[in-house]
Order: sequence, then C-alpha cells, then structure tokens
Amino acid sequence: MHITRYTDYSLRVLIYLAVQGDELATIQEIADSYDISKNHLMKVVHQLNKKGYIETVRGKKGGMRLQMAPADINVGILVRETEQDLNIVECFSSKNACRITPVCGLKSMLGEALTAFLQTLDKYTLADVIQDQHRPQLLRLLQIA
Amino acid sequence: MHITRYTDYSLRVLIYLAVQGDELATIQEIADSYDISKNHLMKVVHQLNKKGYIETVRGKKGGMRLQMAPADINVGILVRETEQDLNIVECFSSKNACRITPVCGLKSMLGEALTAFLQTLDKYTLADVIQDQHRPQLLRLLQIA
DNA sequence: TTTGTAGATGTATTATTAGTACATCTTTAA
DNA sequence: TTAAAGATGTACTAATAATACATCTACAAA
Repeated sequence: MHITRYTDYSLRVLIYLAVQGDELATIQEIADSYDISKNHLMKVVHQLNKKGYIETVRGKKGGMRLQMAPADINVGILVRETEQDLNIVECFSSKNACRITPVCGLKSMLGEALTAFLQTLDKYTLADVIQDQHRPQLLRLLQIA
Repeated sequence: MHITRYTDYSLRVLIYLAVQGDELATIQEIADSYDISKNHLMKVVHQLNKKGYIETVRGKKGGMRLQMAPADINVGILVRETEQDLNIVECFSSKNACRITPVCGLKSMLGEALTAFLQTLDKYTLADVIQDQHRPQLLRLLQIA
C-alpha cells in the first residue's frame, strides 16, 4: 500500500514554500533542494496552482509562493485531491468484476478503514507539519538562503 | 492508494473456503468461481498454507480447506501479513533519500493514519465478512454445489 | 504398482502505470 | 529584444504487479 510520489511531491513543494515564506521560489530550486526530477515537479506545481494552493508568476524573476496560509492547508483534503485513484480494491472501481460484491462485507470494512486513514490526516494542517521549532533546521536542510 | 490484488485474492480464497465449509476445494474451482488467474492463485494458496490459514491436500481428490475458524481470522492481521510493502511513502522505506525526514512532521502523521487504517480492519474477522444471512447468496454467486 | 490429479515451486513473460524526459509555447522583467 | 521562468502535451523508461508456463512432488484410486 502506497501513496504516489505525485502526492508526496505535492506535499514537499508546499513544505518548501511554507518554510521559505513570502519570497518566490522556482521549480528548479525546489527540485535541487530535494534532488528530484524538475520535469515531474512541473506537473505537480501546475496542479497545485490550478487547485489554488499556490500562485505562480511566469517570466524572468518568476516563481511561486503559497496562496493559502499553512494553517489553512489541510493534509487530508490535499491527499484526497492529489491521489488520483483512491479505489483501494477492485470492487471500489467502476470496472469491478468480482461476483460477490453485492453481499461481501469486505467492501464496507475497507471503506471504513480508508475513511479512518483520511480522517486522521484531516486533523492536521501544513502548519503542523512544519512546527516553528524545526524551521531553522528545515531552512538549512532545504538550503534556503 | 491501493492494496495489491495479491491481498485481495487472499481474502477471496478465505471467503470461498469459509462459505464452502469442510469440503476440500481445488484452486481450479476457486479460480473458476471468481474468473481469475489460476496461476496467480497458486502462489496465494501456497502462502496462505505456509501462514497456517489453510491446510492443503496434495494428489488426486486433493484440495484445501480452512485451518482456522472464520471468527479467528482477523482481517487486519491478514492484510498486514499479506500486503508486501506497507511503506506508504518513501521516508518509510530503507532507501529513503528525502533530506527533511528528521524534522518532517508528515512521517508521523502518515504513520498514525496507516495505523488507523489497520486498526479499523482489526475490528473484523472473516466471520463478519460472511454474515450468515448472506451465506445462501454467496453459495449461489460462487456456484458452490 | 501404475496412472492421473492435485498442489509446490521457480522462472519467464506481459501488462500496467508511475515516473521521467523532452520539445515547444507563452509570459514577463530587465 | 532577449533571457528566464512557468505551461503544456507527448513520448519514453522503469518498476513491479500480474500472469503464464514448465517441471517437480505427493497422494489416491484403479
């Protein structure tokens, strides 16, 4: 059981921006800080912009910054919006072919478990991820000047 | 986010055997009932046997049956044992390369969420999956004589 | 004791899809 | 006008889940 790197990277971008503050950050800087693919990050950033989490500025001296306060960015909601496919087993998807689905108790159990997973994340915001006490270390680890 | 078909099939085999009762069932019968790959099921059955969930009988007139009572087969434990990789994000695995892991609050949140997921499943057993009231329909849907 | 049927086991192949790379376009500050 | 930044779509690669296949072992019935 995994969440996709896409969701992981989305969270990392938001963490970077929250630590960085009001300055604009470029995709290149974030990719370098985490040592991950710039091209993949591009899609992540594009989606975060579309969903209103960040604002992007094109052109020279462009970049991006958070459009919402860290305390208003809920981790559970973000995961739900970012994780493409939350059908944890076949019977949750539209192309289900399992014959016993109508009378199988498993589906509701797994649904309840998934809800418990997401509701746990609903308790937290981006501000909780980056506690103030850790900000200096995060600035250093992410090599933000 | 998914669980693997391997885990799904493990659960389906146990459901079949619980519905079937004391008779021996062959891999072929189970594969036919669910219309899934016999070859894939072989591995699933082998592992369920190794873990003590079922007993298998080789040779002519062979097959398999449950080795534990349905009420003693816990769904959460089974999922933990069957799902190969429960490292939901990179920082949970041994080959983690994310720089901020030491001060990142996300790891404990996702850990807590995963625990909530599994603990939900811990509340249920195979007997809960197959409620008595549904047994006749399950027998029919699985085409068990 | 032979034969056929069942599971045991390991290897190879296929398919899916996440992840990555690349090319080109648009925007904007200097 | 140019360089630097994001926008966008397409194509490729890699990882791994899923499947198929081949051969072995065990057992029961004829």
